[in-house]
Amino acid sequence: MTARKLSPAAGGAVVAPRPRGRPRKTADELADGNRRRELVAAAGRLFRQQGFDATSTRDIAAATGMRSGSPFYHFDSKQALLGAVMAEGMAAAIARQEQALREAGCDLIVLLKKEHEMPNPRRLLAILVRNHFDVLLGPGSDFIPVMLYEWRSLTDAQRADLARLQRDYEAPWVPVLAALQRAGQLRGDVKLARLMIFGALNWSVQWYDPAQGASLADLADAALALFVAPDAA
Amino acid sequence: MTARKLSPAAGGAVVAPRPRGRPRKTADELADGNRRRELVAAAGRLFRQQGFDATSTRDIAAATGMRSGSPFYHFDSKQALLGAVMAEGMAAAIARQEQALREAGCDLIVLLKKEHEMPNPRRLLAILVRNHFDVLLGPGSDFIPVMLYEWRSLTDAQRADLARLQRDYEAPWVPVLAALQRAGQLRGDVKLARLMIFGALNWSVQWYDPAQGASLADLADAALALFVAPDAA
DNA sequence: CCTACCGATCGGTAGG
DNA sequence: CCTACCGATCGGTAGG
Repeated sequence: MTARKLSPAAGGAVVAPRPRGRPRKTADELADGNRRRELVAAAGRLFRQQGFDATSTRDIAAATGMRSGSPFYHFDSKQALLGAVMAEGMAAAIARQEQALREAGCDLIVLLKKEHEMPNPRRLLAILVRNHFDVLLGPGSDFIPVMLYEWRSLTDAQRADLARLQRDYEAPWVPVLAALQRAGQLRGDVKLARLMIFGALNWSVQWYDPAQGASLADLADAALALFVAPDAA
Repeated sequence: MTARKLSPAAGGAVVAPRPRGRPRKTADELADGNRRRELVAAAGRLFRQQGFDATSTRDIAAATGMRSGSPFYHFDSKQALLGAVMAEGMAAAIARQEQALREAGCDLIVLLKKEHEMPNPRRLLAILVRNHFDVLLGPGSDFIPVMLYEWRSLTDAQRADLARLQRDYEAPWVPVLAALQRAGQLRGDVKLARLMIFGALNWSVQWYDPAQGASLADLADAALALFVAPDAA
């Protein structure tokens, strides 16, 4: 609730006409939102580099040009900042993945319903894998390593929220992998296969170095070749 | 140097005959060695559960029945304790892997030399994978998750030492994977395949729950089925 | 969002 | 290996 929404009490104060449509944010609110986003970005970077416990709220404040107490104006606690880094990262990753599937002419809901008549599951997996490497290793992507390293620093409630987001992210992978298994292009238990494929991809945050030559597309190609038999000719 | 090794100075002290062969440890030295090992084991467990920064040297001392300052009688610093957890874990894993290969009738040195006439590389990979799951998820194995989570907490010198141990551990995998690729049972770039296979296996520390039903042998079977085409009939 | 501050905890040490 | 301790740092808060 902003003060603007309160009815003016008795007295002759001039009342501005209520704006129509989406209410515009004041300059202050805009600045606040930006500051908050700056804090989340700086925290993500520092949590990734140094770890949650080794990063002080003073470090984060300094990286955002604030004084030591000011992050607590935006977040109740250091833990809440950690949760925001992960939750906002996951939300962005889900949106990005849905966009990638849409661009490939594939609606998620259709995907889940028409699982048994999926025309080219290998191509869909290629899209998911390629997009996942972007989420993992692309510019400004700190939140997945932070999730990996700092899961144990979360409260139970935060963990439950994030598990739900993870399930949403993994949802499109399930029917695609099932279709590949029915086509005989993926061997072994589907659930274990999914866990191991995510492991193979996610582990790249430990070793990937763009200066070493391989591109993200190379990684995606290698992963696909390793896991999925080629389409029949 | 123990006091026992000093020549008795002037005076009528009775001199015990110098023992032959490997000098026996005194009860005190034995206890010291045990205490040191207890510290490493407790530190490994706590570092895994809570993280390096979130574990105080007081926690470790208490878990070993010591007072707060006493770990520093055995280790110069908390960092040195972390290094010991990882280095001793890796050394044990290397020894265990060599033993597993020996039991399969396969000498490591022979393996590296006769790479081009390897009779059954899929069986060898099965042994390596099965043993790796034991190292990762078997009882009392805390050091690999600690390596995963706390690599950044090491000094450069410690990192170099551990990288060497990791290379030793991975050495037998290289010729086995190369042989599988020559046999057409492994697709894609060998180096990337090795990295992704280790990722798929290592990631299991994030999700494996023995109470969920799957055994370590099940995991090994699923991994092998996923990565390696079956032997020709 | 800043200033000034608090209580708690931490890694490590001296001396025995 | 214990006792007693130090200086530093930390998350968080009151009041503005």
